[in-house]
Amino acid sequence: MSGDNTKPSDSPESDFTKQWPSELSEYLNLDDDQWSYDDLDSFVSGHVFSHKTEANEVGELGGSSTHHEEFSIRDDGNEHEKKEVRDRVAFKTKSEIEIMDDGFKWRKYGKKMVKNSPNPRNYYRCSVEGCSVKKVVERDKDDPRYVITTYVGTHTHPSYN
DNA sequence: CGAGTTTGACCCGCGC
DNA sequence: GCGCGGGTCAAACTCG
Ligand SMILES: [Zn+2]
Repeated sequence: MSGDNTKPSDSPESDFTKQWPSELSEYLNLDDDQWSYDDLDSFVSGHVFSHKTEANEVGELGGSSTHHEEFSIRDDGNEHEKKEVRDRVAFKTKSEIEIMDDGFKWRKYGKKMVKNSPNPRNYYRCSVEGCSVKKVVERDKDDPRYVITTYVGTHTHPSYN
């Protein structure tokens, strides 16, 4: 335990900032299920949201988050938690790669082709047990150079950043 | 060896 | 009642 690998300023924490170009990140408007792409363009043009997020990743980035708190514990013999207790946060980031790490470990669990779009949709899930946060990454159909990342759920564990 | 990733198949809800 | 779509899980493979 003596100093054998002491790294004073070589921590990976700096990676976090350099991985997410704030100037290249934009705010995406998520309205239940319908987003106005045209309107969105105008929004991101001069509309930045100062929303507080559950995670410390967004920082000054803006994000549309929809929090639905609904708890209906039904012990009738059916454990089908389908309530909208998942917060959906959509982000539009300008990047050619979508495998950026946001401080959490994600495990891909599905890839699907989006109809009317030549780009596939990737489904990711938090690797932490007990954490059922989902992440969906998809390329913009109108702007392939942009990537839309949608976070669903809330982490039940502290980020390993 | 383990975890993560890959692709296909399966499942369920909803629409008509 | 059946079909379709979207979404999810699982097995297998790969990489470190
Ligand atoms: Zn998590």
